[in-house]
Amino acid sequence: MAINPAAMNALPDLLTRLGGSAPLTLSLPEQIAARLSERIVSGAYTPGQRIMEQAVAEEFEVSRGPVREALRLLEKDGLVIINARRGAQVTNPTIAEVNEIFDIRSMLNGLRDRLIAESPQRAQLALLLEPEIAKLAQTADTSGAGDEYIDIVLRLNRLLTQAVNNQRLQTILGALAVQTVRYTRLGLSTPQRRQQSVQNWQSLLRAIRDGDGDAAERIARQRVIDSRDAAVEHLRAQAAASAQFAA
Amino acid sequence: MAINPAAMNALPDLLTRLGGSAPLTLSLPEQIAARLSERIVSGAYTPGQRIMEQAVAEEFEVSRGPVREALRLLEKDGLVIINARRGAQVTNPTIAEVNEIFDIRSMLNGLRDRLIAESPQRAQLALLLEPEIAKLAQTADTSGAGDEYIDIVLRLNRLLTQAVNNQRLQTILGALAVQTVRYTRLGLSTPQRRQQSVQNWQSLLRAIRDGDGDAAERIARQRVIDSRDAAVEHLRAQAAASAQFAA
DNA sequence: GTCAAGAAGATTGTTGACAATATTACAAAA
DNA sequence: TTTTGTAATATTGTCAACAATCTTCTTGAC
Repeated sequence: MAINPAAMNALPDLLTRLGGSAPLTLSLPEQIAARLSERIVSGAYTPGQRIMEQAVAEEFEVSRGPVREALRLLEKDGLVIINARRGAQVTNPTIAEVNEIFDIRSMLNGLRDRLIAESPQRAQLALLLEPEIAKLAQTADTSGAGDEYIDIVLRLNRLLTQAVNNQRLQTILGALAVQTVRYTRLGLSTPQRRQQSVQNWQSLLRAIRDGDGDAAERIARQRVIDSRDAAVEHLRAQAAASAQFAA
Repeated sequence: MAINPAAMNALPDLLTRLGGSAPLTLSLPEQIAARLSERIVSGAYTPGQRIMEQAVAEEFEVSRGPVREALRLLEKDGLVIINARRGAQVTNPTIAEVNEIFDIRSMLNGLRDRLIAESPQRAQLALLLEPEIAKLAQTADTSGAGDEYIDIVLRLNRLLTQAVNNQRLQTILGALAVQTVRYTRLGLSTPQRRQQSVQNWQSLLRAIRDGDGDAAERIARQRVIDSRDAAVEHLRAQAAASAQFAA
């Protein structure tokens, strides 16, 4: 067992994805997947980079078998793409693909928040959400990158996803969250955007409290569409800048 | 190469799922997955049944490696569930889980048909759909199980899924289609239900022709919800019958 | 200078054996 | 009769080696 347990809690998403009966001990492939996943989302592995089975196996001092399976797990989360006889490489989504993913997330977040707003536990959950959203309002004005704000948003989303009574939806949303976490940051980078975001969260909270599923779905969908537009805008700007730099 | 090519076209869904650059030759694991998939959806493997790697490997005269990967592929489609150190077994969805899956399908079909209705190719696609839906209207009245009707419905759905300009959505819908094909039959078992279904398809066709994305989404979602309700109703009846039989 | 063909190297796909773990059958005790 | 502990068996997890395929580099011709 060559995997260092210290880095094990790096990707709690992987744990939450397992849902229901989460085993306390991660399998060897899961441990490897968690380590690699961390490197991909942190940018240590750059988009498009190939990941060679043998190299990973040697680094972690295991054979290629578990590494193979770890790469399959990462493919399920959309972090790598595997081509027959050409192995795995870190995904490098085009702007169009980012659009695609956010469109899907928009619909499924809409379903999630509708189900929550129509569930019997909505009042209970609203109580849980309230202080987090209050904290959100406090940190929205902060100038700078807004890392704290983003942390709270991610936590709120995790809360809602874990609360919904639809196991399969939890699984899919968990995977989509892994794929979009790189971009949500872009959509909350200015105080103005964060102000808008806070208002959306407050509206959502009201909808959940009132048991208004239609409103909850509408708000959730709009929220994701907004962050999609912001992310795409940023990506276009980045692409334009790097094109200019290359010239 | 011990796999008999004769049974290869049994599950075209597997091919369509590959999307974009579908290779003409299926890998060994994919061939095994196709064979096993056929047995599961046909009922030859009963829900809950365990699938042992060694047994499958011996039958197809390959080693356990490719069989392992085939089982992972089936897990992606939701046809088997794999537990650590306990192997794979055919999924046996509860009524609640069937509900879950249809809820997700409802949202994503809504997105699909909205995107299609709002796409520039909508007129072109409407022309393609028209004769199929006309055929649908003709076969709706037929008494009996309505196998032909169901075939057309499945074809229509495949057409729409392939037409949408969202690769990731195609992939997810393909997997969901594999999981729900067992149940769509239940929702179209009577001429009355088929009449209702035809009207829905005609409304959808109009919405696509008019470029009315809102209407397309609304109709698509309702269509899936209807078939969900019909399927759940049937499953409850089945469960009640078998419970009585056991007593 | 560019492109094509071929060889050498690198990388994934597959296999069979061994290790670790789970399942089952059976016996003994409450 | 039911439950609990234990041994035997069955099954998955991992490994290292070999085969098949792809990539890259070199060489040569135009």
